[in-house]
This record gives sequence, C-alpha cells and structure tokens, in this order.
Amino acid sequence: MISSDVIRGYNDTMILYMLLDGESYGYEISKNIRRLSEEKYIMKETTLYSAFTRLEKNGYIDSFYLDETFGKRRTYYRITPQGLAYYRAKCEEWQVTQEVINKFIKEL
Amino acid sequence: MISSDVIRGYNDTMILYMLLDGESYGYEISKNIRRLSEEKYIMKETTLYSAFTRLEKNGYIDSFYLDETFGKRRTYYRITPQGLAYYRAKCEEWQVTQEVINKFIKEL
DNA sequence: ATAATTACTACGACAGATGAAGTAGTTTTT
DNA sequence: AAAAACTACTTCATCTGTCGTAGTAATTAT
Repeated sequence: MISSDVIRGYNDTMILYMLLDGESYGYEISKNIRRLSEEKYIMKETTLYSAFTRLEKNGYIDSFYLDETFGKRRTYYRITPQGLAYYRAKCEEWQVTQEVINKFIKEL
Repeated sequence: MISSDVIRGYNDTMILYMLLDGESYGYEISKNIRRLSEEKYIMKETTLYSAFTRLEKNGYIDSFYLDETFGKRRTYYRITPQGLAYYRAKCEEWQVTQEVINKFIKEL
C-alpha cells in the first residue's frame, strides 16, 4: 500500500485517466483505480469526492445525471477539453518528476 | 520546474539521500538538491528547515554544531541508523509508486 | 557604503487528504 | 423476515506539509 502523500499530486490525474474513454461515476472510478493498481492504491472516498469538486471547479470535468430508475442516484462525470489538456501536461510533468526523484534513490 | 505537491512525499527522502555520505547543513543541502536535480527542483527554505525539524523529531537525523570561527553558526545534520532504514523503505516504496502511477499515464 | 550571498528562524495561511459519521437505496445471506 | 453487505454519495472537522513574507546575523564583493 502506497502512502497518500506520494500520490497526492496525482490523484486528479488518475481520475482524469479513468474518464478518458467515457463517462463514469464515483463508485465505479474508485473500483477501477483499485483494480488497475492491483490493490496497491485505494483512494479514500473523501479524497475522491473532494477531487471531483476541485476538478469541476477548475473546469476539468463536467457532472450530470442520467435517469436511472434503480438504486441511489449517481453523479456522472465526463472529462472536458481543458481536463484533457491538464491530463497531458501532468503526464509530461510526471516524466520529469520520475527523472528527478530517481537521482535521489539509491539501491543499498 | 516541478510542483511541490508532486515531490511532497519525497522531500524527506531527498534530504536523507544528501546525508548518506556524511554530515551537512541546510544551505549546502539546498544547493546540492538544486544542482543534482539540474535546477529542476528547488526546495524552498521553509520547506527544508521544517523538514529538518520533522526528521529530527522522528529520530532520522541528529543535529549538532561544529566550532567554526567564521560566518553565521551552522546547524549540521547527520543521518541516524533509523534514518537510513527509513530511507531504504522509501526507496522501495518509490519503485511501487512508479509502477502504480505509470498505469495511469498515457502518451497521447 | 551598498549590495549580494550565506545561514537560519518565526509566523501565519492554505490546500489536499483523512477519519468519523450519516443518508439512502439494493442485494445477498441467514 | 431480519440482518448484513454492498452500492453511492455527503458533511464536517482536523491534520500535515508547503509556502509567502519577513526578519536576524554574519561575510564577501562591488
């Protein structure tokens, strides 16, 4: 299990990745992150939902409802063009980050 | 230049790395981080000195003075065995972190 | 004399992550 | 039929780490 401080700068990026090929909603995204990371990272509910608020405020995602006649109402999210641009920028930044941090890592 | 939120979980690790082959002090460590990262990461003074406090509180570093007859008095730091153990653990964690985050990175 | 560099400290603000708890509906187990 | 588990989300209060601003103090360069 990875400490959250490490991931901190990339929670938003992970969520955006999950929206790249179509709309989704909180619970599903949560499950998918868990599955894709092979249980190595589990995003806390409060972290996830506060990220949605932030991402929407920044214009990186849109939220909407679908009329479903079953279960509790879900809030769906969709990535915006600005969100995609932000995602791309974060991917590039990640390459640099890796290079930098790796200079401070020594196998002992 | 890398945003600090990304590095957040590794500032302490970077500082410990800088102490692996001997004692050093704030200003020198700061310069060395800057140089080693090829100016891609510059740790803020406040971040650096608050990290020292935290690391010492956790027993990962020791602080002491050397009697120098010139300049403003420096606080020197030295890594402890616990600090070394922590550093190693963070290095291993970093490998996992990289693997995980890379699953969410797509070159578009 | 003044500016720049070295070396550190204090303080307050802020963002993001978290724990705890709650709401509300559906499905599965006993 | 009752209880438990799962789906789906929300509110609130707290904590940690980073950062801006500012100040102290000494040395070296212009």
